[in-house]
Amino acid sequence: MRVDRKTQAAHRAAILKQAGRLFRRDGIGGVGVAEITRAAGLTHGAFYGHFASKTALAAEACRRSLQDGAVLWRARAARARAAGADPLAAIIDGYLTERHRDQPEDGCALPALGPEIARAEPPLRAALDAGIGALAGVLEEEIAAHRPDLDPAAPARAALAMLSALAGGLILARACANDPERSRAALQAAATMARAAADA
Amino acid sequence: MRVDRKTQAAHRAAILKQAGRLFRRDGIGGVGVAEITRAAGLTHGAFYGHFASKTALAAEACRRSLQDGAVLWRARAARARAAGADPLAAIIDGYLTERHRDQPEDGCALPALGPEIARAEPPLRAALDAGIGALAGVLEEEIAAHRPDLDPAAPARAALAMLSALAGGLILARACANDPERSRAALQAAATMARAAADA
DNA sequence: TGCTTTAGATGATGATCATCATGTAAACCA
DNA sequence: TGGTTTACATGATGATCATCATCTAAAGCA
Repeated sequence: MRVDRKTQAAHRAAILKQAGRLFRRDGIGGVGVAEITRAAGLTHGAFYGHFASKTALAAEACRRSLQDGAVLWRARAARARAAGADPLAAIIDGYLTERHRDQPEDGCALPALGPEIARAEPPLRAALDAGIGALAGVLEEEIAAHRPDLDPAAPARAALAMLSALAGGLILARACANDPERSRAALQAAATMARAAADA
Repeated sequence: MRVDRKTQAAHRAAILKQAGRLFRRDGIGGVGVAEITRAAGLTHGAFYGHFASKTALAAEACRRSLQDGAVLWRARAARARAAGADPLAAIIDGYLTERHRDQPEDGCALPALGPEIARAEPPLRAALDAGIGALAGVLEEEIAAHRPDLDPAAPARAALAMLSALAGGLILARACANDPERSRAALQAAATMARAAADA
C-alpha cells in the first residue's frame, strides 16, 4: 500500500488542509484524528507517519491558517489600492461579513480558536502568537501608509485595536447568530469602530 | 448519607460556582463532571441529583456568569457616577486589565467561552445569547445617559461595538500573553478604542 | 527483475468521560 | 421514635479518543 512521493506529499497536505477546516469549525478538542484523516481520504493509521501528535498538527494548521489570512489581507489591500479604494476598509469589510461569520471553517483562526489555544500547550500558543504578529503586521503597515503623519508607535497600537475589533466583532456576531438582527448589527458596529481605529 | 435541605442547596450552589470557574478557566470540554464535583467537595455520584446533564449545568453556569458580569458593570458604573467619574470608562478600565486577562476563572464568560458555546447545542447558545443581551443592555443604558443627543438607535449600535472591543481585546491579550509588552499594548489599545466607541 | 523499504490499512490498547445502578446512612415525617 | 425517603458515595458501563503494533502491497533501488 505504499504510495509515491508526490502522493505522500499530497496526503500530508490534505491532512493539514482538512485539519485547518475542521479545527476552525468544531474546535481542536471537537475533532478526532480519525475524522481528520477520513476527510483527507485516508484512515487514522496514516496519521502518525505525517505528524508527531495531534497537537503538532494543530500548531502547524493554526500557523498556516493565520499566515494564509495575512496573505489574503495583503492581496485585498493591494486590490483596493489598485482600484483607488481604501485598503484598510477593504480588509475590514472583507472580514466582518455574514459569510465569514457563517463559515468559520474557511475563516480566520483567531476568533475560531483563540480562546482554546490560549489555554493550550506552549507550542500551540507559539503558533497563535506568530500568526497574530503576521496579521497585526499587515494592519500596521497599512495604517502607517495611510497616516504618515502619526507618531511612529501609533500604527502598532492602532493595529492591535483593529485586530481586537475584528476578532471581537466576529465572535460577538457568532455568539448571537440566533438573533440575526443583532448579529448583523454587531458586524456593522464593529466595522465602523475598526475604521475609526485607523484614524486614532 | 442524606443531608438537610440547606446543605443540599449549598451543594448545588457549590457545584454551580465551581463549574463556572472551571469552565471559564479550562473550557467546557476541558473539565469533567468528576473534577467539578470534587472542587465542590462532593463526588461525581452527587451530580445527577442536581443537574440533568453536563450541558444543562454549563447553560446555567454560563447564564449566571454573564448575569453576574452585568450586575458588576452596573455597580462599577454607579460607583463611578457617585464619585463624579465617567461610568463607561469605569466599566472599560475594569474589564481590560492584566488581572482579568490572567484570571479567566473569575472573569467574563464571553471571551472565555464565546467561540466554544457558539458551536454548542441550542440551550447553551440561548444562555450565551441572553447574557450578551444583559451586558449590551448595561452598556446601552450608560451610553444613552452619557450622550442624550444621539439618534435613538445609536446607543444600541455603540454598545455592540464596545462589547466587541472588550471581548476582542481580552482575547487578543490572552492569545499573546507570551509577549507581555504586546499583550499589555492590546489591552490599552482596545480600551482606547472602546472609549471612542461611546462617542460615535 | 528481484530485494528492501515503507505508506497506509486494520486492529489493539489504555485513558478519559458522561451517565447509570446500587448501597447506605442520615433527614424527614407521622 | 420508627419507618420511609433520599442525597450522596462507590462502582459499573459504554462510548470516544490518541496513540501504538502489525500487516501488506506497492515504490524505489540495485
